[in-house]
Amino acid sequence: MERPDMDPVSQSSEDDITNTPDAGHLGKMIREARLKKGWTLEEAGKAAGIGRSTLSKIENNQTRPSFDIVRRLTKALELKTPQLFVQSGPSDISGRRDVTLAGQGEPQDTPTYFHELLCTELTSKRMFPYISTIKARDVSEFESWIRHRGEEFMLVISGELTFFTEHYKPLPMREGDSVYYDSGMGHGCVSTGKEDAKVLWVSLE
Amino acid sequence: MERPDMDPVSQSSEDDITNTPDAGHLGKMIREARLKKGWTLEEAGKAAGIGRSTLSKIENNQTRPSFDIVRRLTKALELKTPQLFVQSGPSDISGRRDVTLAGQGEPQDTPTYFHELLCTELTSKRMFPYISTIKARDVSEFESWIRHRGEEFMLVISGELTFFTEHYKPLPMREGDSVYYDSGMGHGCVSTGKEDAKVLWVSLE
DNA sequence: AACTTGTGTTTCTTATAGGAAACTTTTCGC
DNA sequence: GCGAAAAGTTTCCTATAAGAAACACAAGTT
Repeated sequence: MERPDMDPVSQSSEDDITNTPDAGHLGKMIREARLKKGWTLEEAGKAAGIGRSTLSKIENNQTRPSFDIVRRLTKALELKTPQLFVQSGPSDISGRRDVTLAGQGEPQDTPTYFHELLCTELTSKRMFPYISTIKARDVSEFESWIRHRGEEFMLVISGELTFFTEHYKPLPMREGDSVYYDSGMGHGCVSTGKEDAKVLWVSLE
Repeated sequence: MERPDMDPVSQSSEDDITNTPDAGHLGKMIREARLKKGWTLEEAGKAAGIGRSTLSKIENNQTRPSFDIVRRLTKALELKTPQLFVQSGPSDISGRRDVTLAGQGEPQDTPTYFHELLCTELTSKRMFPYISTIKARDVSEFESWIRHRGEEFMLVISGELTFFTEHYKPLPMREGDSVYYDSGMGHGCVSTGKEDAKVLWVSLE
């Protein structure tokens, strides 16, 4: 079976300016992201505030762009930034998986929630999933905002609850509803149904 | 009340080369990370493979370092990369939230899964949550590995299934079980129960 | 085929990043 | 306090990033 993208000629013929391993990756990813948006060099350059010639050189790894330029591109192209730094080293979760059976998570108790931390064996993972049972059943029990840098996703597994976010109106939620939010904003929830409300949270950063 | 850090003199006296707002952030974060390690400019520079003068200028925002240099520093100083891109501008999810009611996600159909993408309005978010109904009910229907750079978390919402991962043994899973894995490894699943299996996936990168 | 239009690439030039070394400041010792 | 050593800053120079414009190469159009 042929593997055309492993063609040694085209491999060696590209005069890649990057000396560090994996660095040549950058251009490829940026080009992919641009094409995914269906943009031309001109359009993408304009969106990011850089010239199309510069962008061309970046995509072809003919230059070492400044961090500033790269950041503007990530913003315009909505690139996921961490993968730009990936350096195929042994430090991330490469080739690993971690299973947690139902109810077997690592318990963590607070006055307002009962958390069950999931997949805690994989310490170098970047997302933090946990299932929480909400104890608060009344707005008066709701002490203060939770607030921590990063982003968060929440899915209601069972029960009914009201989700509070700073600057927003209270949000009644039921099984299957989900919300994604800046966890730097104050947030928290109280159970409003008869049974316990259970939610899955996935936190990043 | 005095606000010493708003002193107009010291404000205007720092000749911050960065024109884009928040860009001056970078130097501060790098300096913090270096001091946290208790390193001198010399030591940190050596660890990252750059000169101490260069590092000094970066920390004082007297230069726009290349992406390559920044990446070397993040590695040496074990910096969390996404926060380097934070641009307290209107484009990330700062101060925002996005709700998806049960069943109201953005549908996406494939031969093996029916995906429902969640919270798609928040385009600049970094995690990608979606609920999938698994169509494959038989190993023979299982075509090929899914494989994409990044990390992934999966929680079984309902039904029974077998989760396959390259290099690992097949994993029977039931409601409430979860798994976190390197999604660069081939992976996929088939439903093994009577009803449809439903899972939540959260993908990063 | 020649003309047009739109997209990506390659000069060419200028501004500047990055490193070596000179210089300044701080932190010790006594 | 004064010197010595160490840490940080600034200067200087060279290599090069970034943009403008010229160039190349398509895909339509007549």
